[in-house]
Amino acid sequence: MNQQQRHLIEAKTVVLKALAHPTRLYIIEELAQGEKCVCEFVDAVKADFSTVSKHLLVLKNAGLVEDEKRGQQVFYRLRMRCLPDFISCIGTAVADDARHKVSQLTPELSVPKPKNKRSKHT
Amino acid sequence: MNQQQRHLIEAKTVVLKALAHPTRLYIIEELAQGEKCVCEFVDAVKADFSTVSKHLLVLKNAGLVEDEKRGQQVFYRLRMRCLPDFISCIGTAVADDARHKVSQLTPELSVPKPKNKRSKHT
DNA sequence: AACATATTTGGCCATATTGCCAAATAACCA
DNA sequence: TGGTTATTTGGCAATATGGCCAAATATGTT
Repeated sequence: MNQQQRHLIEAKTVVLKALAHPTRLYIIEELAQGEKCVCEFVDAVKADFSTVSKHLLVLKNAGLVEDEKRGQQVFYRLRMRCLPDFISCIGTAVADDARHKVSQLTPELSVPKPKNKRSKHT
Repeated sequence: MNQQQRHLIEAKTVVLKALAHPTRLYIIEELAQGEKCVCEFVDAVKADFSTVSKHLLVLKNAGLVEDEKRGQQVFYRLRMRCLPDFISCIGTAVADDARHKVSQLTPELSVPKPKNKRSKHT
């Protein structure tokens, strides 16, 4: 690994770190459906205004969202459009994993594998 | 956000946290090209054997890789195949961001935008 | 059995991340 | 101007993460 490779890896890591928190991931998923203002998140995640604001700053610094002030409100929207697809892929994967774990423990309770659709991972 | 939504979000977060470290991201990118044994990573990342081993454990617990012992070596391989695409999308995005930042500071040094290709994000 | 190699585990300390509170800004309204 | 709402910032304590060392395991070799 040379200097440049390391630098690129670290830049990507900034993005991934930004995603790697439940509240921030929730925010990103919400923003996938369109812009929202800060107060909407405060209600949804039941955290302090300052906490949400700091999470949004992390997302902004990582280049995942951009903000725009309109009146007294600040609206955020997604900048990196490949995120929703990826997140849904992860979602599929973890759901599959959960099913496999359940079926190992209690085979009779497991949900049968869908037949004509296949998940996007593996 | 209800209980189930929260649970799913947290499961996804485990995956993202696992990716969000330079050494682990490097490992995942290497594994995208095929299985490798632990010692190969130790050489490449210049960290203690125990450190690498722990990083691999994080990846395994998150369901991103699986391992197989053959002889005295343990080989790891990727389990979640949507990862490489996503990581390369992030790579494109951070590269674009870097170019934009440079062009804001020193326009004459900036790389011109490619004309017929467009990056996968935005 | 004794030894070498490959890897994992336990422990410990340094550093980074979170979340809350209080205070500071900013825009709008009376 | 003074007050209200929306948001950000600074500071701090609690918790989580990362990395190294030493010790434990596991496999293969002599």
